[in-house]
Amino acid sequence: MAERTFRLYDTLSRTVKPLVTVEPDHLRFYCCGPTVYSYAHIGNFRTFLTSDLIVRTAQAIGWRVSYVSNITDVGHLTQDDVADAAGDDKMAKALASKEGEQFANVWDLARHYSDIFEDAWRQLNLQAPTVRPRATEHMREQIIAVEDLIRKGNAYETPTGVYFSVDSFADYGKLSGNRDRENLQVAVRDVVQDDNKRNPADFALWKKDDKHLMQWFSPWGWGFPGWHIECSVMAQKYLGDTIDLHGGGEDLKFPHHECEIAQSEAGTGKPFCNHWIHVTFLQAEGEKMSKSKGNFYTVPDLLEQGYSALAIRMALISVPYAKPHNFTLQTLRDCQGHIERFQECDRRIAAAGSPEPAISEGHELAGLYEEALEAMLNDLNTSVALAKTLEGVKVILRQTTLAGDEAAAAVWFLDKVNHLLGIVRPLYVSLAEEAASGSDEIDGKAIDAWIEERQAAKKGKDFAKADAIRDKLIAAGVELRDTPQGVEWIRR
RNA sequence: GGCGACGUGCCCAAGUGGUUAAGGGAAGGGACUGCAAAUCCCUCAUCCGCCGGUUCGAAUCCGGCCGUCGCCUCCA
Repeated sequence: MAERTFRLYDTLSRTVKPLVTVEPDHLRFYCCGPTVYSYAHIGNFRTFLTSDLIVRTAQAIGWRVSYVSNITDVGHLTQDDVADAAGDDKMAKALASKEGEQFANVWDLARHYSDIFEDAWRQLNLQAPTVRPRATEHMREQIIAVEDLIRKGNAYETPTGVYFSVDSFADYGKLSGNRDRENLQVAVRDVVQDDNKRNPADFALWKKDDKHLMQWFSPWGWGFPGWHIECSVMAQKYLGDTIDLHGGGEDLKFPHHECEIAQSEAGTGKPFCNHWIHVTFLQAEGEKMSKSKGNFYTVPDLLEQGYSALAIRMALISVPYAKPHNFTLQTLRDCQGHIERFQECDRRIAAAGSPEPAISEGHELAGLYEEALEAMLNDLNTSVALAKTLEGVKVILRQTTLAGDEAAAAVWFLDKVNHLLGIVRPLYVSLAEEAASGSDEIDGKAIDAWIEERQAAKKGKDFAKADAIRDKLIAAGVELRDTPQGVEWIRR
């Protein structure tokens, strides 16, 4: 494969630049995952979908990808926003809420939401990360990292915990642009509880608290780690001192990623990460989504309303990650229609005997795939990639009877596009599953009987009866198609 | 207050200096059908929020204005 350039916007340099890996053709990528104290909404998944597309695009040009995405199952605090840690614990708060009554303890709660999260992850056809580490399973590494920072003079202990000294790290603020230390201090001062901090902007690496619901023993007594240290530690453990790409939601730019850079670079003396990507927040029906507002769609909710997971996926990636994207049910319905056209392609492929994928050079579909890939390599232009995909579908469906080389080319195209965008594949699975699990509804034999009866009615010009049968079948989720070859039916 | 994004047809949306302004949805017309559904074909922005400027040439660059939104403050 010819050497390809993968261009991506980089938050650090504020430009779109080629993604260059330390090790040729091997991308080491860390994406910050969720804190599992509640249900994830589709906005969360815009971020993970973007990461997934990065992984797929890299794979499409022949790169190997080491992809790490964590789960934060430690409570942390609701006011980590100002880099320091103070205030109520998210997990504790969730446990104390009405929804939390069903859980035995915070560990149980974290496991519950984490399981639901991973289910949705799979349903949206997101590739499994190479490693999905959990903060609570890396306590020892975090403690060692904090000790190391104290030894190097970047951190110090006070009666309330251990803090990172932002003044000991000259580059603090280089990612977010928060160079204005004064302004930062004003913000931090509002919630800081420890006057022993050297600089109000110093953030917590370890909090001492022997009353906390999740606590561990450390050189500083019972307590729990600061929010930022887990990602520094897990990224280093699984990907090395210097990683190629680090991503997350736009809100993580500051303080989270800023703090990660400070901790990691102070600890190793090497650049932490060469390329940063941040995903713009999703809006829904013209309004901002948020956990606290409660105006969010979740994957299980939308599935229950009858939308397919692939349609949800497609709707969420239909606008490039860096642009504001207003998710609406209208968009979702449009995508549902597109997914059904993929299914139509699949039926015709099946009718053509499901040939092995093959395509001749210069074939129209080969050109369209190339254009879709090119769009993805250009800062993940999903709008264009999707447009090329739909054009390909049109090319396939334009042929009244799909057969031979054309059928093989159609298989090739759908396979390629599916690897790249992940919006086609589960189709084949789900169709098979549907056929297998359809027994609880009206069975094939009964359908055939109805069709026969309808054909007889049509023959006798009793169209009222024929239509009544058709309506009945539609109500049962069976769609009839009168073709020159006879009557076919599919489940909807 | 600091930082940033966006404003393209009825709707979503690509395009960031130069032939006919991608693609999809909706809508209208047609083929097919007993009628439908599915599928296919055709039509659908001389114009890109407004006003100036730069240029041989701008939706694309610059300035101003108006409007919408986001981050910095639970958030991916």
